[in-house]
Amino acid sequence: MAKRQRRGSQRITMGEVARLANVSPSTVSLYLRRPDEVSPQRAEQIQSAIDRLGYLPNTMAGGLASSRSNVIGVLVPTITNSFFSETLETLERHLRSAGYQLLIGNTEFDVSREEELIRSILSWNPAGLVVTGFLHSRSTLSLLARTRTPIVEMWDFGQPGLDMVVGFSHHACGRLIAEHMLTSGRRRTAFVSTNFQRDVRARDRYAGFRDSVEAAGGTVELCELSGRSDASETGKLTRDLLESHPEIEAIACSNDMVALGVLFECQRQNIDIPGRLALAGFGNLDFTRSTVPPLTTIEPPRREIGQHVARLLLASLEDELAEDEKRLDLGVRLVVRESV
Amino acid sequence: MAKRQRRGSQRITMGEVARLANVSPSTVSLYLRRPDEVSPQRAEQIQSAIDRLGYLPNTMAGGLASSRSNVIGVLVPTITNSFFSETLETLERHLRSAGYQLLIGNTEFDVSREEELIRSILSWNPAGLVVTGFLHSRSTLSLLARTRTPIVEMWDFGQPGLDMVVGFSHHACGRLIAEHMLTSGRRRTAFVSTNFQRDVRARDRYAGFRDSVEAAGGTVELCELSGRSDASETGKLTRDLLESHPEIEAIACSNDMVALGVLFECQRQNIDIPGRLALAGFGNLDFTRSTVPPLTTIEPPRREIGQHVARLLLASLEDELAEDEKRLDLGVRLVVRESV
DNA sequence: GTGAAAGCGCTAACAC
DNA sequence: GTGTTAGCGCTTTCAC
Repeated sequence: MAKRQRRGSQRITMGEVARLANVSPSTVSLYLRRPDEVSPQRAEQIQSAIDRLGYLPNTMAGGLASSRSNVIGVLVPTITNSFFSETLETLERHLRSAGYQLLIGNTEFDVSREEELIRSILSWNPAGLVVTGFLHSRSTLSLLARTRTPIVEMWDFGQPGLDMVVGFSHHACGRLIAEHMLTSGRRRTAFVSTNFQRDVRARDRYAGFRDSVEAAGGTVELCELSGRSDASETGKLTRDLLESHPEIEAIACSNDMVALGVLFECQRQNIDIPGRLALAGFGNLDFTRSTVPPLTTIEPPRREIGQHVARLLLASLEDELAEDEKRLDLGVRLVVRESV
Repeated sequence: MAKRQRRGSQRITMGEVARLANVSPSTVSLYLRRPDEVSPQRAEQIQSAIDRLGYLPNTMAGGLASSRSNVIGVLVPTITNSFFSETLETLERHLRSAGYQLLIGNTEFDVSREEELIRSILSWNPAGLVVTGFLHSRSTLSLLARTRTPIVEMWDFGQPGLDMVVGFSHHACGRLIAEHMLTSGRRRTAFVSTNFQRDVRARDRYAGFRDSVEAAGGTVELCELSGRSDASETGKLTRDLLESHPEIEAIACSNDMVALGVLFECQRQNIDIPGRLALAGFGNLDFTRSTVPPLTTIEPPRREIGQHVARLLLASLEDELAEDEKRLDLGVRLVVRESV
C-alpha cells in the first residue's frame, strides 16, 4: 500500500449541509454569499448545520462556477528584502480584508522567470495582478495585453505603464541625494551598489545621482558589489575604493545595508563621517537612526505603495477608473541625519 | 456603464484547442498531463493549436475535476523578517519546481489569525500545509486533526507535533549562548528581547539562556522592547539597563538587529566590547560579520528548513513516511566572533 | 424567499 | 492511442 490515497477528499459538501438544514443547496449557497437574502430562521438552521458538520466551502468549485476568483497575483523580485516584504505585508492585509487571496511569486529580477510566473498565475483566473516595475519580456507583454484583469505596476514611476502605476521615481532619488551632497560641498563622489546588473531601480538611482553630480561639475565613481548586499564584501570594496581614489569625499549607496558596510569599514579605518567622507543610503531602514553617526538616507513609501495598490485594485474591480486616477507618484523623502 | 463586466472570462478553453487540433478534449488533457502518452504527431498538432490560441489551462477547473490541487499553504508569523522570508524563498523554489503553488499567510504571531488563515487555505483543498511552531488554537487543532493533508510544523523542535516537524530547539540556542558567555567568565547578564510577549521562540531562547546562567550561579536581567526590533529604542533601553545594573558584563539579544542597537549604544558611550561587556545576537545576519567588533551570534538553518520542509512534504505526497523520518532537528551553530 | 436545472472547464474511467 | 461519458462542488438563472 504505497501511494497514499488522496483523492475524493471526503470533505463535507454544500449538499450535505443543505440536507441537514432541510433546505436546497442553492439556499445554502445564497446564505453563504448574501446572508441577508435568506430568512432569519433558515439562516440559523443553515449556520448550525455548517457548524455541526464543520463545513468548509470549496473555493475551486466556487471559482469555476462563477468563473471568477478571489485570487490576486503579486510578483516581486525577492521577498527577502524588507522593501518588498513590507509592501507585500500591507498589500496582503488590505486585500485579504476585502476577501482576496494573494498569490505571491519571486521573479528573482529575471524577466523570463516573471513570464513563467505570470503564466502560472493567469491560469488561476486572477481578479488582479500586481507586478514590480516596468521591465517585462516581449511575451509577458503580449500575455498581459490579452488578459482583461486589472494590472498594477508598482515600485517605479515615470514610464507609461500597462494599466495602473503606483510608485516613485528612482532617478529622482538619486538626484535628491546628489543635491544634498553637493550642497554640503562635495564634488568627488562614488556610488556603491549591490545587485547593479539585475536591479533596474538601483541603476536608475545611480543614473539620477550621476546626472546631478556631473551637471554640477563633479565626478562619480561606480562600484558594483558582486552578490547580495553582503556587508563584509562592502568593507573590502570600500577599502580598495578609498585607496585608489583618495580624493573621494562622498559615497552614495544603493541601499542602507550597503551603507552600513561602508560605515563599519570607516569605523575600522577611523575615517571621520561626515568630516572626511559623507555617506548616504537608501531605504530608511530601522537601524539607520541609531548608527554612529546616524545615517542620512531616503525613505521610500514602502507601506504606502501596498496601501495604494490595494486601493486602486479594489476600485478598478468595482468601477472603471478615470485615466488620471490610474497613475500615482508617491514620491520620497530625504531623511537628513548626520552622515552627510 | 459602471461595473466592469468581468464574467465569462472569454478565455480559450481546452475544447477550442481540441477542435483546432482535430482531436478530442480528453486527448488535449492527456497531452498536457502526460505528453508521452499521445502520439508524436497529435502532440505536435495540439501544441501548435495551444500556441496559436494562446491557451492557458484553467487551474480551478482542473483542481475541481481531479479533486486535488497543487496548492501548498504556508503560514509564518511575518514575512517582514529575513528569518522566515529566506525559509519561504527556499521553500518556494523547491516546491514550485515540483509543480506546486504556495499560498502564503501572515499570522502576525496571533493564533486566532492563524486559525482564520488555515480555514481559508483549507478551502483550497491544499496538497499540503506548513505552519510555524507548535502553538495553535484549540479549534485550529481540531480543524487540522480532521484534514488529511500532510502538515509540517517548522522553525521549532522539541514537542510532539501534529504530523511532520522540521526545526531546531530555541531553548538549546539560549543555552549555547549562555555557556559561551559563562566560559568567557561572565556571570552577571541581561537578555534583551524584542517582541517577547508574542514570540514563543524568543521566550524559549530566553528560558534556555536563563536556565544555564542560573545553573552556573549567575544572574539574568530581562529587558523587553515594546515594538518591533527598533534599534533606536534599543539604545535607550540599553542606557537604562547599564545605569540601573552597572554590574552587568554580558548581554544576549533575541536577535541580531537588537544586538546591533546595543552595539551602537555602546559605541556612543565608549563601552568596550568585549572588554567591558560581552554581546551576542541570534540569526547570523549578513552584517554581523563586519560590525566593529564582529558579532558573535547563532546561525539558524533558515534555508535548510525550507529545503527539508519541501523534501518531507514531497515525500509524504508520494509515500507514507516512516515515523522516524517525520521529525528533523536541524540544530544550530554558534558563530564565535569577537564580541564575547 | 426558495428550489430545480443547467452548466463552469476540466479529469478520469472506460470503451473502442 | 483516442474518444465518449460522467461527473467534480459549486453558482446562477429562472420559475414558483
